Order: sequence, then C-alpha cells, then structure tokens
Amino acid sequence: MARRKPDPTDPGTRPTLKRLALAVGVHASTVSRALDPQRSTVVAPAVVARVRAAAERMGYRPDPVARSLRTRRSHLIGVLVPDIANPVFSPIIGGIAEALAQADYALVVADGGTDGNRQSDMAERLIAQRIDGLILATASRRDDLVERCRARGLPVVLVNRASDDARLAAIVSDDAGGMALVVAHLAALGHRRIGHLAGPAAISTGYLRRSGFEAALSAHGLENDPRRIEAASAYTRAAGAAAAEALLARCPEITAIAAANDLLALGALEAVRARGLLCPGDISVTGHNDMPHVDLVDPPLTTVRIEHREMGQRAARAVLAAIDAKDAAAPAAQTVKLAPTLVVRASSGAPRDLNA
Amino acid sequence: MARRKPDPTDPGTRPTLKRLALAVGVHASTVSRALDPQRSTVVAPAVVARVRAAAERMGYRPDPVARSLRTRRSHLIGVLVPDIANPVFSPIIGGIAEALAQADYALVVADGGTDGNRQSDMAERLIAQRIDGLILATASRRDDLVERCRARGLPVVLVNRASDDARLAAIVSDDAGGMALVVAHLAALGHRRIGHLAGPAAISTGYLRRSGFEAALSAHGLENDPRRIEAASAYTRAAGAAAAEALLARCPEITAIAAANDLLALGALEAVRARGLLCPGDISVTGHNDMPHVDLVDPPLTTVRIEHREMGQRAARAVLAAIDAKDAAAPAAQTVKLAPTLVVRASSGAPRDLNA
DNA sequence: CAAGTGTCTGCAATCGATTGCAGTATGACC
DNA sequence: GGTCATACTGCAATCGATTGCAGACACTTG
Repeated sequence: MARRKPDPTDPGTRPTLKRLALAVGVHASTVSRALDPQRSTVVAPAVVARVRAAAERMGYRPDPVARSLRTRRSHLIGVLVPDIANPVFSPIIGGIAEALAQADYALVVADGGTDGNRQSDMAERLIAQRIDGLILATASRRDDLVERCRARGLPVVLVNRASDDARLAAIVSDDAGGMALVVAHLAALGHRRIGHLAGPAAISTGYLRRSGFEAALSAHGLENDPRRIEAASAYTRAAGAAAAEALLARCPEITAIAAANDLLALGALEAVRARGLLCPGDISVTGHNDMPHVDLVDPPLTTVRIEHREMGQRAARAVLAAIDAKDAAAPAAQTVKLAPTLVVRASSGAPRDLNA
Repeated sequence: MARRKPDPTDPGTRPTLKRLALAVGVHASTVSRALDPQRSTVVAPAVVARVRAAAERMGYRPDPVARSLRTRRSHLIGVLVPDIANPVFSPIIGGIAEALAQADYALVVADGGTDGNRQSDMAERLIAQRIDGLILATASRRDDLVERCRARGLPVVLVNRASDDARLAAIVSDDAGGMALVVAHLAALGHRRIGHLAGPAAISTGYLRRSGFEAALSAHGLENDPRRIEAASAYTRAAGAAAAEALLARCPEITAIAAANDLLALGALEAVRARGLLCPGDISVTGHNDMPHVDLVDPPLTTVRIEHREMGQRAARAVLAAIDAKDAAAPAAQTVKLAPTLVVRASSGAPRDLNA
C-alpha cells in the first residue's frame, strides 16, 4: 500500500527543494535563491555555502517540469525534419544537438515527412510540448506553418531550406553560388551543353539551385535551353533516375548533368548506366551536398560540399539568440548564407566531343 | 507594461482549463474529467458535449508541463546514440519516432559520443528532463550506465547493441546469424581462407559477429586461424582501412574479408585498392548493415541487411510496454533478435585460386 | 535615543492541470 | 411522504519550483 501523503522529510525519494530546505533549516525560497548564481548575491554567503553543500550531499536536482511550469521555459528546442533517415539531415541534427547541449538545452526531434498536413500536425505537437524554439528543416518557399509559428511569437529558425519571406532567420548554403561553382568547373572542362536535374520548385534549394544554374550558364556564355532542365518530383534516388532518364531521352546532345542534390545525382548515375553510357566518358554527372560516402560510389561523385554540421550549430545558436532577443524585445532575424566549396572527383571529366 | 496578474477570463492568451471552465460555466475539475475519455463517463453526457464543443471552439490544448507535474508522466522518451551522423542510426531513430508519435509520445535525442563519461552525462540530462523511458543505442557489453538506470526504475530498452546482462530488454539483430550467412555465402563461392575485420570487442555487435564468424568457420570445416582476425579500433572507415591494411599485410593468403560492419568494409575496399588489388578479383569483401547507398559503391557491396527501421519501431513499442508494465508491476524484459538477410552484390566473387 | 538604511529571510501566491472526498440533486421504491 | 441509492459536480489539496512583497534584525547616523 503506497502512502497517501508523501512526507517531504522522507529520504529515499528524489530530494525536493522543500526537503533540502528542511535539511538546511531555511525556507524553500531561500534555497531557491541560494542555488541560482544570479540571485545568490542576496543571500548571506554562509547560508549559500550551507545550502550548496547540502544540495551536493543529497544530490539535489531541481525538477525541470516544475520549473518550466513556473518560468514558462522548457529548455527544449524542437526540430522538424522531412526525413530523419536522409543522410543530409543527420549531420545537421548532430550539429544542433551539440550546440544545444552546450547551452543546457535538449532537443526534441520530430519527423514530419513531406506531407504538409503531417508536418503541421507534428509541429503542433512540438509546440504543445512547450518547446522554447523551433528549427525547421522542412520549409517550403511559401510555408504557412512558418507564418503561424511566427504569429504565435515562437522563435523559429529555418535550416538548409529558406522561405521566400526574408524576415525569417534562416541558415542556408549559398545554393546559387554552389551551382555557379559546378557550372564553372564543367565549363572549364569544355562542356557547352549541360543539363540540369532540378529539385522540387516548391523547395528553396530546388528553386535557387535551378536559377543559380541558369544564371551561371549565361555568365559563361552558354546557351540556356529550358528543355535541358528536368525537375525531379522529390529528392530521392528513384526520382532522380526517372528524371535523368527523361532528360537523356529528350536531349541526347548534353555532355553533362548537374544535379540539384547528391541523391538525384546517384539516380542519374543509374540512368546513365541503364542507357549503356559511361560516366564520365559519355556524360559527366555532378551532385550537391557531399553526402557521406559519395566518394566511394562508382565513379566517385563530383559535388558541392556544404558544412551541414556547422549549419546545424549555427541554427541552434540562432534560435537561442532569438529566445534571448525575445526577452530583450530586440528581434534580429537574419539569413546566413554559408559558402559551399566544390569537391572534384571522378564523375566529371572532359566532354566526349573533346575526347574524339 | 505587462499586467501583474493575468486574468483567467482574458481571451487572447492560450486558453487554460480554468478559462474553458469559466466559459462553459462549470468547474475546472469537471472540464478535466469531461475531456478525458476514461473519466468522461462520470460526467453528464450533455455537459461532456458542451465542454468538448467549447474546447474545440477555443482551441484548448492541455498544458503538458502542468499535466506532467501532476501525473509524473512527461510523455517524453529519451534516445541516446553514439553518433547521430552515423547512417545506421538514422533509420533506427526514424522508426522510433514513428512508433512514438502514434502513441502520442515525443522523442528527445541526445548524442552521447563514444566516450562513456559523456554518455553518462547526457543520460543524466535526459533523465533530468523527466523522460518516461530511455532507449540506448550506445550500450557496451558491460555498461554501468544501463545498470544505474535500471536501479532507478527507469524503463530502459537497448537497441542494436545488447548488454551481457540478459535481464535487460534489447532489440537487436541476430549478429552471429548474420555472419553465418556471410560465411556460408563465401564458402559456397569456394573461399577457404577468410579474414575477419572485427569491431570493438567491448560492443556486443563486435563481439558477437566475431564469435559468430568463428563458429561459422568451424561449421563449414574451415580453419579458424586467429591471426586472420583483426579488430578495428572503432566503427569508422578510417579504422577499417587501417585494420584491413594490417590484415592484408599479415595474411596475404586470404581470399576474402568479412567485415563486421559496412563502414569497416568500405575502409577495407580502400585498403584493397591501395595495395593494388582488385575486389572481388583478388579479394572479396563483405559488410554488415546494408547502409543506404552501399549498392552504389565500387564494387557494390555484398552485405547483411538489417531492418533498422523496424528495430527502432520495436524498441519504441518495447519501452512503452515497459512503462505500462511498471504501472501494472509486471516487468517483462526480453531480448528480441531480428533475423537479418544476406544481400549479394558484386564485392564477393569466386576466390582467385579458382580463377586461375 | 530615535530614526533611517541596508541586508537578509520568510510568507504566500502562482504556474495549469489532476483527483480523493464530500456535497447536492434526482429519481426510485416502499 | 420519507428513505436511500445513484449520478453528477464542486472543493481544495497537490505536484515542485519561482518570486513580489513585507517583516525582522543589525547597524549607522543625526
């Protein structure tokens, strides 16, 4: 039979503030103040010492639930990703986790999938958990989920993908710049007819990499034929293979395919092989992201490296800053563009017409 | 100037139980009961309907923090992984997240690294967050962290890696069985001198796959020479490459390397190539895990497929069951072994002596 | 010696929900 | 018409911490 009314003097259970106070012989409020570095100045040094010693001895840990209830701070940050199993998001989450741990925040992860409704639902749940801030890796270019969070005053930071609304803090890679690197590289190799495997236009990376690609073509004086651009329905290998197949069938004259993403590029490699073509002998293929182990595929993939881990760390710091700023009523939303670098491997080479 | 005492009748802020009660004209406790399907039977149906309608209209969501404080349930499950960025853990986490979401639980992820102290520290933080259960993907074979959690009465489930203590619930793959599949495959191809790239012996997967390998050799009447086993210092490509290099230098007679893990196998491929050997012409290489995209490396990797996503789902269901069981005082710790399957690709072939 | 000034500490309310217990109304039944 | 079971509903305590306010005490100063 469990006792009805747990006795605060009873040891054996996890010590509470009240028990600690009883042990030291002061009031709970004094203990609370003594344990908080900020407020401990108003408590007599001798008392602070006794309280701290007792807390140490009894192994007191304040209950975060009770504290949250009172302070309205959960020290929890929510992260919504479209697909946890996507290798691109792993290092981002890792970076976030690392930066948050340093600030004594914990990370609640939710997998929202690619379906907008489910994403909203998961976000609602995260918010219901009273998270202090939200990091979204799911944002589409016009995202009302983002808008709703902002309206509620919840600090939100986008990561990897941006929204069209520039008022929102976002940590992204310079997508257009990355494509410029790719096109410059291919052009330098001698390619003049380059195809593009675009990502979904509703996602900033898909849109920006495509427009970056087109701008770079012009910058290099290359023809920008819209027929040479094929958009994949999703960022998956299968979608990449299908789109590449279509592209190769329609425009057999192209000598290179610049994909918007490594997964699409891997799919493109499959399509190239399926057509009996060689990469890079017949067709060069490039990716974007430098996912782990794409250096080991056949052929090793030329791609654009993005520092995903750093991206995650920055995003975490940005939410924390936004939370502080909210207290100080000094909002400072800002988009940070990280500079990507080109990683040249064996999937890109001279065009076949130069080989002849 | 913010008002001192927030008025519970004030709309505009998130509705609370009290506001809802006020709106409906009943006491808060009645609302609480009406909203809980379990207890709503004791409330007049008409009232239940009115309360539900009002809750819907005002968009009432109970505050999980306040509820947790009272019920001592956070509806949070902690997951500790050694490395979020490791592609093997992504699908596990995905599976966990999926299963938990269905049960209205959320997922707190922490990256504990491979350092035992840091792992303990992160686990402590998770526990301090008042998680209801813990899923550990970090367990070493003798792990006092696990023991401490058990001692506190916190439901713990191990995933992917088991501890030697069979009293603990663990969802793992049949590691020995997986190696048996590999050895059978290689033996059928004609290999008689097979090397093993073992994982860390302190981790169950490393230990069990090694002993499974040795047992399988004996079962096939093949010589089990301990010199042909080289343990990698960690589950990384670099460690795999180093260990494979040592193994190849010491035992040039082997015609195949069965690695304990895909990352080690990828490292082995690098070492093979570095020695100017061909895979599978000179040396067959096999992995374990069937990580995403190992079908695209050069050569496509023969490996053992583990259903990581299902493993995660099962682990999640197991913690939830353990939580319920704790209430019912009916502990039911159990180790579940999932059956792996062999995936034959191009990195394994006939031994070179048969080619001659 | 009275008044004033700090310095510390305690009181009690509060965050938002849950729940054992007690009270009230309703209807049934004799 | 009175008694009693039954069905609802309200009261108030509780979870464990934080915090505005005020009281207590010592010490300085005019």
